Amino acid sequence: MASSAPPHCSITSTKSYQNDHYPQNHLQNQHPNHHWRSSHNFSLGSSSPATRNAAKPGNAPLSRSPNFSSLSPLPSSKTELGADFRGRRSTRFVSKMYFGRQKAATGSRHTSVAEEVLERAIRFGGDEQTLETVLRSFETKLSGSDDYTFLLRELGNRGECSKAVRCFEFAVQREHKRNEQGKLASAMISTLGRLGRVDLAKSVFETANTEGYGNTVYAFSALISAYGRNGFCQQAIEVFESMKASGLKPNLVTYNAVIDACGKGGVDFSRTVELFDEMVRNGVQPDRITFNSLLAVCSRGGLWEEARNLFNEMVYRGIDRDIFTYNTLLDAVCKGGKMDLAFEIMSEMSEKNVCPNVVSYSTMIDGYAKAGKLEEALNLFNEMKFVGIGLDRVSYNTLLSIYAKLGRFEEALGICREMEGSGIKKDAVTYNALLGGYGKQGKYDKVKEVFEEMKAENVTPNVLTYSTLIDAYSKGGMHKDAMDIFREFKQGKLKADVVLYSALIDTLCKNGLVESAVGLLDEMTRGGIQPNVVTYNSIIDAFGRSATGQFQEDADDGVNELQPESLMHLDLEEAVECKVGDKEENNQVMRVFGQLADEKVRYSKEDTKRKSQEILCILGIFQKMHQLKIKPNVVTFSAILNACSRCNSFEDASMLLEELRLFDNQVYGVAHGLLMGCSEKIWLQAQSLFDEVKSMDSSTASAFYNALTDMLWHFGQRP
DNA sequence: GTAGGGTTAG
Repeated sequence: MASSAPPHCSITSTKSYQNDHYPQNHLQNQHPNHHWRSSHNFSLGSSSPATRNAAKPGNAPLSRSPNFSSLSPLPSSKTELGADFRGRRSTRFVSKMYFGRQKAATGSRHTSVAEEVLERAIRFGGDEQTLETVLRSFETKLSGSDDYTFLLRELGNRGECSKAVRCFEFAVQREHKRNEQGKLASAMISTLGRLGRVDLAKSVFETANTEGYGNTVYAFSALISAYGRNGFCQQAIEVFESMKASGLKPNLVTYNAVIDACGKGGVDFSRTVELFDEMVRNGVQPDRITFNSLLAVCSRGGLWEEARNLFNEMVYRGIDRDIFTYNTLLDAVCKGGKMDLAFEIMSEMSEKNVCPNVVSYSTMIDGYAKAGKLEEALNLFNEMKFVGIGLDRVSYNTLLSIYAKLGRFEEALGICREMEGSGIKKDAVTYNALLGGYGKQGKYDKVKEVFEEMKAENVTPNVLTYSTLIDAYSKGGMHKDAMDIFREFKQGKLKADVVLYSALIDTLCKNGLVESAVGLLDEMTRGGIQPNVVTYNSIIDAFGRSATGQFQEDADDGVNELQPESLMHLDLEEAVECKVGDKEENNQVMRVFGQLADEKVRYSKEDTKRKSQEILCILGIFQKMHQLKIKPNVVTFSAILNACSRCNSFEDASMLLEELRLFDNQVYGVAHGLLMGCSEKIWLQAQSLFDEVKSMDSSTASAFYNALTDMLWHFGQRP
């Protein structure tokens, strides 16, 4: 049986982690199965020039640039499933408004007058007029753009957006040198970007260009960064292109900003590497931050091999690795589900004098939790406390969500108290975790109570709050409550996202309304919201179950409106725009919920004709996923294998299995091979596949295993 | 110009 230990990783060295801090017995108490160990012969893959350019034969990953072969995964004797197969959850980019970071005082060129003005502006500045007065009274003493740049940045750091803008306007009017005005504009754009005000950043940029001081590499770079950090990756890339078109040469900061935007915007690794290659071609040498941002691209996609190769490339180029490098690498490896390797990397950190911090621990803990190893995750929390690392907002929320998922609400509430004791107020993330936890346990009274508390505490629900609630109530068959929540969502200004749509689609699917679900899928795509693998998995699963529902033809309820066809074109956008009481009868989603609540949906009987149509539907969906470059994962495969088990003919099943081949020859090979009869070779491949599946969380693993054995059993009965 | 958490599929 193949080992789940990563290559190059020592399993013999037993030197304990951070011996000086750690009594051995503590380690044993906390880690019955797991000792931190430093492994001297561990390396993150090979970094010798002779082997770094070795290309992986055969099944190359999708995202790889031929121009950057050093980033290719190393040859592997062991078959590895793609990260996508592993069914890791998608991580959406959420704009974070954390803005409390003070800029280090190094290299600042402002005068002490600027600091005094800042202090006054904050202390007295209740409004812009006061700021104006302060600025005027110090006008002659403030020395040029450096002082004003300092001021507007610092005002920005304190969240004083309008004051920062006023300060910028004041300064730029009094400045006559174009390059100085340009400096002010770049600083303003960057500050607005940090404040999440991309709209203002863009208008400052445009004004600067109209006035003739905005056509600089700095202003472009600042705007790229503003777009990037706020999740507008496409715009960031467009600005980058327009910058080159206008004859400006991007510098290191520009490239770093655009590469970072790619990471935040979910751009393919291969596409991002093209930017990297372009950068190198143009003689701009990448630095630590370039690599850290590239690593972040890998971390989003769980591309742990690519991340490891990037790390080796840094070693090879002599670029220092800092805590960001390690934490981002750790995250990529954790998201790739390689917890053993992540563990080794964490050990190596201490050895290289890069001390794991609260982020390193949170990353590992989240990795363990997502792998279903909740006890390991909790042990790490204890260890973190033991080494004296305090918990912050993120780690408290991570811990809370673990307890909530486990249904250990006493402990979860204990964490809430501890949080508040440390002066951290419960935020939307905290409440969402509680709502999700209670929802999963079917404690709907608690769900209502917590949601009420959330409002009473003035914590604004976000889209995820609504998705969580709609999902919870729908799964509990409480369609009336789900409808109420959806109505409340519509009343707000929030925009539906892929998660909300997926939750609605899944509800429709679970109630047999697959056609309606497909209608909603079309609509979200039209509305510019990309479905993801989860969305498609719901639909494939529904088709695979051959449960096609339709509305009861009940004369009292207006027969024509209740035909399934009328639900083919659900329009959530329209639904979102219409206010409560305002033509609610035209709101299709609301109507579906209403019908579900009144139990007006019944299931049609399974019939052979329908089944073969559904197989075609599954194939169509699969092709659509392929077109959209959405890679199926283990859940998709399980759903398809389940559909195979329901096929009447071996030919139909083969057709579905053939589709698996499009994406993953290994899964296909094993499924097909086992179906055709076991040879020694197939059995070895199957062993390796099962090993890989075994490292996933237990419910995922057993779902896949059951789906496969069901399919084999189903056809094994036939001659 | 850089890192971690909450959600949807099984």
